[in-house]
Amino acid sequence: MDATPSPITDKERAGIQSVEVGFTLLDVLAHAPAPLMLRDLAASAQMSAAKAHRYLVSFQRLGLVVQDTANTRYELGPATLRLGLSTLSRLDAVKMARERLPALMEELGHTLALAVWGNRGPTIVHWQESPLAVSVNLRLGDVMPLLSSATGRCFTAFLAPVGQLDKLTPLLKEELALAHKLGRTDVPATLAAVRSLQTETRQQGLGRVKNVLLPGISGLCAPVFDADQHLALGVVALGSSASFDTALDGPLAQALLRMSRQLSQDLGHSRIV
Amino acid sequence: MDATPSPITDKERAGIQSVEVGFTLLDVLAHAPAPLMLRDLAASAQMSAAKAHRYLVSFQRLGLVVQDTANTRYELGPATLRLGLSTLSRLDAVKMARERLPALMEELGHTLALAVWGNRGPTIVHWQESPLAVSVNLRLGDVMPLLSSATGRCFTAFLAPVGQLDKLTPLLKEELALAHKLGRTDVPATLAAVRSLQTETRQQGLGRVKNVLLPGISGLCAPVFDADQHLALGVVALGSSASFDTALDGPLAQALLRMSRQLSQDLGHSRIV
DNA sequence: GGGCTGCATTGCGTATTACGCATTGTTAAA
DNA sequence: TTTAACAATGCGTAATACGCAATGCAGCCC
Repeated sequence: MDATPSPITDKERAGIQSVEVGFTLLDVLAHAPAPLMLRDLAASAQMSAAKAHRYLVSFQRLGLVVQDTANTRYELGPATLRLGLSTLSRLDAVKMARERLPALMEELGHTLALAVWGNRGPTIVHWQESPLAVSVNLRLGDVMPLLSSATGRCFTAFLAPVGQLDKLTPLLKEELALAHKLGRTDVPATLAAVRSLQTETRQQGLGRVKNVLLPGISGLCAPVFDADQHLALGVVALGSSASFDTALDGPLAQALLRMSRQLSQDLGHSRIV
Repeated sequence: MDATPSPITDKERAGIQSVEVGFTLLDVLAHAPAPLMLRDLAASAQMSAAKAHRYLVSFQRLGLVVQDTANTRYELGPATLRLGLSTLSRLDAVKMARERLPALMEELGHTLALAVWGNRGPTIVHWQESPLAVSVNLRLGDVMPLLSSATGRCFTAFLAPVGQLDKLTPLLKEELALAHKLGRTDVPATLAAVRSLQTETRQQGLGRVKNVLLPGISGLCAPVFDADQHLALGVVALGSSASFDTALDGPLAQALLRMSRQLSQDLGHSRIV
């Protein structure tokens, strides 16, 4: 029933067309910055409102989509979260890192976190708060800015050169525009300055920030690579600038790097592709 | 499509059957401890292998499912992660709870509130007053005492065992000193008594108070946990002791627990690793 | 208030699609 | 090589998803 004549004659294995059609709606919702009206959602997915509506009815039954009761806008629902967390818990890198964080926290006395690349940038997926540390107002699921956070700088510098870069550039431009508007001087203002920050970060081996994103807070983020040499996750440490040693050759940075390198190595060995 | 008259079930709005059928496969995969063979996957989803295979072909095209190249077993794919992280980043426990309070208030007929952990203890962040109930002199932003309020007892008992506890202890000592000075007999007087109250509260599953903080007023507070197993917020109900049923197996306590458990699940707490 | 506008939602008939069955392909053991 | 267990795929038909147009349903302006 797809009115679109498919000219490309890929030898297609028999699937279920409705499933693939419906997914475009979920995909649109995942990339939308806010809940969408049926009209816009259907348009973005290139289908009629009537058609989209039927899919959304089913998605709502499944909890994949929820509809704001007041203004009838659609957004992703709790079932997507459960699917995602189920996948996340099976990811070798995250699972492995999660197991090792408590010991590292004990050793360092600072709050630690894990971040992976999500739709809108580096996303905090695990949070290990130190009892000794000042509490930082960050939550699971928060997306970190690319230029003003240690985590963001780490991902900006170490994201694999191919494939992922195209996701990075538009986000970078967005942030540059915002920083310019706010007149910030502590983050790069041009793409050239970003390149230079990337180079610096790569030389350092980790992302670093002091009183930039949050006043009085410093952070470090070390990259972990998987067997394909892609950035799998970032190991983050943060704390009060007063007690947080950001020196590259200091015990904190060295411990983080030790952990991230060991993880990278273990991921490379464990996964034979 | 036959329109079988189902009496109480959701009125059958027209949806897309294939979408709902296919989702059972994703759901099975999400709950499976390891990658599954087509045969078992199909059996768990109660469909023929041929049927399941067609769905899985489409799911693979979308990245929702990946197939182990070696042994052809199926598991959830990266697209589920992207959907989940997108939802996670938008997630706001308070927002979600707030939307569901009106219906619960309607059902119970008592005043409800939401509390989160603030700098000085459990803080009321939302207030939903019942038109039927006596008015209680509490306002948005009020910090509830740890030992003499249902909310406080809930947070005292359920704050995550690590990390948060050290914020709790000084506040507890403060309150103990105050209670001692006032010669109160209805709250714990020693740290040992506090431990015992914590244990009792954990066994009950919610914080409970009868004429303690305010004379003639009873309260219950059920804990909501986020994906990282941390206490995200407390759902509070309170009312005149004359009409407020504090029985643990009563409809009020059960309704509160049902709400808090559902919220925890929707926040991603469901995954048992 | 009454008509208007912009959406969301829902019948209806038909062309398309998904299902069951049986067959063929593929990998691993005997 | 044979055997076996499972995965993948044609085929015909019954079931379903699609487009269209009608109906709800708010908010808004005159």
